[in-house]
Amino acid sequence: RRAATQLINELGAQFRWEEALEVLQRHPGGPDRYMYCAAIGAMGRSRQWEEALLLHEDMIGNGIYPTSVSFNRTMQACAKGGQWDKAVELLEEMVEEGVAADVFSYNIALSALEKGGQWERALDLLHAMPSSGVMPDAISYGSVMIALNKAGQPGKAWELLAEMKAEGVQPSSVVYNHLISACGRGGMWMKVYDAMAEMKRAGTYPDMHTYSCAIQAMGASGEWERAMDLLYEMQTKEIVPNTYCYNHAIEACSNAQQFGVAQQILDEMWTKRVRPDICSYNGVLKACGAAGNFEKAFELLEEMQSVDIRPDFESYKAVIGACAKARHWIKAVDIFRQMQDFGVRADIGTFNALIRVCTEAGEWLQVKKAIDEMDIQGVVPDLETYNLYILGCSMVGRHKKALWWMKEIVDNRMIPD
RNA sequence: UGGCUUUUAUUUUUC
Repeated sequence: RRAATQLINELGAQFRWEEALEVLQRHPGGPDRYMYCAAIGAMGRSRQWEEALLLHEDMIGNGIYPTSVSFNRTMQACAKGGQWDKAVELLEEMVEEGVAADVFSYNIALSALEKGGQWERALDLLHAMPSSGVMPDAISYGSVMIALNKAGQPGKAWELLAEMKAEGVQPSSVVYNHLISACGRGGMWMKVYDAMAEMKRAGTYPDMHTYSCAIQAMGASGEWERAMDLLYEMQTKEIVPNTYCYNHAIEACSNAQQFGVAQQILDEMWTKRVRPDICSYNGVLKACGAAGNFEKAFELLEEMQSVDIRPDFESYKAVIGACAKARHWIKAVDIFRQMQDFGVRADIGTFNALIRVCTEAGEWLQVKKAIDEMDIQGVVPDLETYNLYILGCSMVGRHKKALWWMKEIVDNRMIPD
């Protein structure tokens, strides 16, 4: 049975959950608790939360008592599958079955709630822990801090930091990193510095990940120059920025319409031998798009291909957007074709950009082609698409057709704006 | 006489 347990673990590590199940089910004499736990873990890894739940029930049905580990693994499978409600249910079930929930159990449930965007429930659960005799640790607080960051609750995030200090729990870097992100998201860039200072005072030194979060936070607050300062500051502290740090800086500049600086950062990545990835290029391309600099966009598109970075739909969308901004419908149609030739799937945003530039140019044949192509590819029009159709109708005085599109909007359960 | 079972990051549209 030990060998079988190990085999199941190995299959699980390789995401071969069906084979793991077979090993479990075909074992002579039936599986034991260890085999079940290994199999439940394997299901969790492969995102098979329903199978994990079934296995756990099966185990209990076969007269094997559940333990905290068997429950925790099942909860973790639900958490990974985005089933926070199932994870919480299991936590409650543990109490009913007389199995003591440990700090792992609570942390898995908190993480499930965080992933499900349930920050209020996460806070409640955190506060309910001591009355069950389990004290929250840095991981518990970390998970809730992530939830507060994702929910854009910087005020609550600071409250949580104060709370954990008062409880005598040493805040981890995860806690500070997400506090920093939360401040940036809320436009509170001054608080980013406060959080970093507080971190040093508490003896947790900012590392590369912290700077990555801080650079992103500055970008989110529209402070691209401060983002750049942080990118250089970290290097004076001999912390080498990775691709994420550079990408956050590019993104900060791109959103602030600083195309030139974004381009400089990309160049610097090459000179500093930090390999740019698709996000680095897409970030600069987005800035090109906003500036309507389609010549540069085409250059970048070629450059990325020459370094074996395959442009994706995001890249093409930015280039088509650049053409649209420059009102260059011929280039837009051209690049759209290239995209199709390379087998890159367009999304509704790409179609909208293409339809807009063709509509504004009065290129009705191209508009029709785009509409047909959308239909073929099964891309569903959104409100913006219908608005463009109506705009086109109004340009050529086809009021009846415009009304027909209005009806289409309502029929497709959308609210006309 | 077996179980490291829990938390962190980037690009998503045109007006």
